[in-house]
Amino acid sequence: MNQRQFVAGDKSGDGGGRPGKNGDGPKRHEAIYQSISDAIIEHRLKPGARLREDALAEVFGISRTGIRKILQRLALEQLVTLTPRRGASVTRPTADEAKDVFDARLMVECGLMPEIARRITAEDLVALRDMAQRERQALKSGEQSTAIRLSADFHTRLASISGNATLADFVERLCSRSSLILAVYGNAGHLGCESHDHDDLIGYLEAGNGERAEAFMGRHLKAIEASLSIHVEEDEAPDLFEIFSG
Amino acid sequence: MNQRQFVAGDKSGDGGGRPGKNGDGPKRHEAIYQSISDAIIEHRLKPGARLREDALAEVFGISRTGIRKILQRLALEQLVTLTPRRGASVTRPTADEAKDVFDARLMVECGLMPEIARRITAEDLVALRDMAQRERQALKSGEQSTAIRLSADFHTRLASISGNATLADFVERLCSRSSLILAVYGNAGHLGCESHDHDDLIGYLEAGNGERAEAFMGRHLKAIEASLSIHVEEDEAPDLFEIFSG
DNA sequence: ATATCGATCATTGTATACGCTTTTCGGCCC
DNA sequence: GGGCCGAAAAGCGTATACAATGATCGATAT
Repeated sequence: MNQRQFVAGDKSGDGGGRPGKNGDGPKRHEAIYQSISDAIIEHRLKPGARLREDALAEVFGISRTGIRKILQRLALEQLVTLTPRRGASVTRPTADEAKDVFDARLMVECGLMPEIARRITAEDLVALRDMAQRERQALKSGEQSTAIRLSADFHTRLASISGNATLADFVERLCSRSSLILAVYGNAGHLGCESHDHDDLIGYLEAGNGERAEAFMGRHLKAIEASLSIHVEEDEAPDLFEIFSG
Repeated sequence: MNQRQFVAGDKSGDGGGRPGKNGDGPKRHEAIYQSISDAIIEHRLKPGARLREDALAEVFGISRTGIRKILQRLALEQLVTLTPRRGASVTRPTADEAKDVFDARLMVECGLMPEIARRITAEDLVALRDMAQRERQALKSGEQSTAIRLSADFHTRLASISGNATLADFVERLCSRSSLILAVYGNAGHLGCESHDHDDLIGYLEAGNGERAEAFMGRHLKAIEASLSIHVEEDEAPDLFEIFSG
């Protein structure tokens, strides 16, 4: 699927962006937000990539005002970094941030498991299995972007079963950031979740065994974190003295 | 009802808002954000209060553009609610949201306790004791706003000791929202944390007893939640049939 | 030839202008 | 007298214009 999901035809329909043409504003903005967010999560926009307001405005056929709003939202979710007077760029997570994110996931996603095991329905199980299967398939056929997206969606969907919207939202953000972390510190070929892991987890949940699911999720997340190659590359302000004093 | 806590003298300094006068922009925006955020957390702006962009723009001496940016940030933190075409108002949390927020606090704040007990320093203890004492004093002298603010600050500061910026940030948001919840469901006179609770908690942490601190925090939060009077007032779309069919 | 300084250019920050929607108030009809 | 409809006003959504700042490239001097 090509990623031209933003409808470029819509802007030409009004004869050149007549101002004041209101109406489907909120929906369009949400769609643009999703487009950019997806592109980042799927690594089609890589960490460090600059996001110029003019360019985005032209691409999506709205003015810079709307783009800025979307960029600010993405910045609050820490998917993009807003540098004063320099503009927006895709966030390049530090090693510390990566550790924080995975520690947070460990605490929250594991803590949620018992409640999820209690509340999970047959419908949920069907949806989760479908996602897990599609993820495995994507992984096998080399569609990395799709696999990454499905993996994040799996964890997010799981959290939403808990019924706690606040925590589910938090997990969703953490998964988005994890995707960025994988882009920077992940080894090619071994990206994130082992596919059968998710299937195993579904099994524990179907059996209503929250404690095993919790323990398994813990190992699962620790395995992902362990698979990262966190070379503490201090790109900015290298210690020249130490480098040249040997 | 006019709150003049903002510095109005600063805006008159440039002779009437000359456009393009740049320079201290970011700092000023942050200050305005803090002003509004504080007013909400301290219950000086009550849930449901409308926040008109024009009025705020005039009050703070910047244009609506900047105000909108700040309002959107507050909306993402769920302190204000943005209704399309209707503008912004202070969020009135639902009973469900209140439950979610306290469940989240229970999980995260308790889960953080062992690590906090491990990392807490003498300096932290001094700061925490100071806050707890000031909170008790404010409570005694009837300064509700100050007490609420200090209570939220206490929990936030505590979380930051864990060293996990992501989770600390999450706790900060949860505390802000808790303040809103107290404004809607709290009983007057018995607001939030019992003051000596915080002192007891500090004691456990100083002793390095993370497990007792965790258990105590659990009771503490449950006590706050239990003190709420959550009458499930379904203001919007009341079920008239049920009401009049008896 | 290279380094530094200056000018132009590219890009963001902020304000303002204008259209559209919603609300409210007044008049009219029932 | 009360309710409904219409018009005016108020307030939000979006685009555009302008200014300031940081970056880049070129010229000049050493």
